[in-house]
Amino acid sequence: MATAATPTVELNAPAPTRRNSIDREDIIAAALSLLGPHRSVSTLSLREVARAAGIAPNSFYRHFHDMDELAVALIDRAGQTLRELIRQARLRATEAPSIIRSSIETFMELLADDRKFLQILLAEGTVGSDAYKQAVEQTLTFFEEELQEDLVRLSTAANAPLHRPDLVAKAITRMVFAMGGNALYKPAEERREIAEQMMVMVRFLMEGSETLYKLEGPGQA
Amino acid sequence: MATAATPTVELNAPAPTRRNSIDREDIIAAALSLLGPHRSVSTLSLREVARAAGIAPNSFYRHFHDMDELAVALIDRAGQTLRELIRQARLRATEAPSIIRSSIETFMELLADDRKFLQILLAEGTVGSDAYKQAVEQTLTFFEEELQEDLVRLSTAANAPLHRPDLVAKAITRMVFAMGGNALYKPAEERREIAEQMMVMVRFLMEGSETLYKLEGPGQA
DNA sequence: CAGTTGTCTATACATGTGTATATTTACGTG
DNA sequence: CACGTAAATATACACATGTATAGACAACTG
Repeated sequence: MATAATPTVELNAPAPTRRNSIDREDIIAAALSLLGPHRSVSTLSLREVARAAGIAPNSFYRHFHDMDELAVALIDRAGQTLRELIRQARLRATEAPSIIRSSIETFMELLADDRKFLQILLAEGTVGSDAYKQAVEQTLTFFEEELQEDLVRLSTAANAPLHRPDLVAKAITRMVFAMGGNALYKPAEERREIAEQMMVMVRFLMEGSETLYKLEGPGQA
Repeated sequence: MATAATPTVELNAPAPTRRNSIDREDIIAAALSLLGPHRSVSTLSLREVARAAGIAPNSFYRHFHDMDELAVALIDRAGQTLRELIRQARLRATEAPSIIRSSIETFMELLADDRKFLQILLAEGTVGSDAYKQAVEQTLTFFEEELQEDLVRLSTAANAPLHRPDLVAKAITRMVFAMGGNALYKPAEERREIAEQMMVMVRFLMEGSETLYKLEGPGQA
């Protein structure tokens, strides 16, 4: 899990005299280990996380000013996970017959592998500190923009232009994430069924947008 | 706020010798008053709720066995609110030119009036005790079924049948609820814009489903 | 009128929490 | 090698929490 620590000095760090026995990554991992279907970030205590990380409560402050700062850091990691998702989906999309299918399957695989990360992003974005909510929103928006780009590219290539592709991207994102948040801790079989449902739903959105394009054109941004 | 207490004896109750100075409703109201954009049900403490309700901490137990039981009760109330929404939407749908528009407007009005209730339902359904999650899921499913019924009735009346109306209902529900949860504590103007987006998204789903019906028929349940 | 019963409160305890302060530890430099 | 210094710990404090126990109050019974 932990990446091998580079023995070379970090350039931007102020050359600490003592090696950190632990770094932010370890604390993040400890926090993640505490999450689960019954446990959300907002219910984690500082001491609890410190205990899980094997450090004294006060040492926490060396790495994060606040539990809130930890939460934001967790979201950032989740964002990276999401970027990886997009990369993989794009790779698969070029070789797969159905882009929708392969993308959703990629998403569901990620869901199974990185439950905890996605839990933070999918299930806990609407309550919390402003900084936290903003971080979640930013990550979602980033995903939407990437998706929109892909949608436009692919749909023009297929000569099936979309009405309001921005809203198609947003609708897909919100819907898939909502469904995904629900599926997080369900058994594999149920998750597969949910994936099938997602595919139909995304088709609805795509077909609908194409139909509306024929009726009303691209629409305004 | 509080409904007038009926002086008549309750039939199913075991004839208490002393009138409760407070009832579950009051505690529910107290819990609601504590909720907000930064505060979720899962972070409320028993003492906090008792304090807000003006009772001793231990008195809480007379009305709820658990904080978790309170949470479930809150969901039930939210479910009632939702039933009211459906009723209103149906009333308006008969007289309005656009059913989608009037329904979403009804939804957004409810959102503004009963923020707290909907927060519980829209934003906190994915983490918590099993009983809590199940209560949320049940409420959502109920809503979906009602919606599906309406969709089928209206679409056959309009001679525009739908492919997989169950999934149309589910997609609309999850999407609108996800967007609604996001909009909960945003300023009115932003909420209006979100409402406009919702309408387009719902049209996507409807049009898409109609198109797929022409291509593939009603689909399997 | 007592007596009984159920509701509420007061007090208390063990535990968990965030953080302030002081102390120890280990590294890099002179 | 000391020495300074930053990181990590230990101890401590004030408070909040869930709940156990026991007592006080009010209503209905006989």
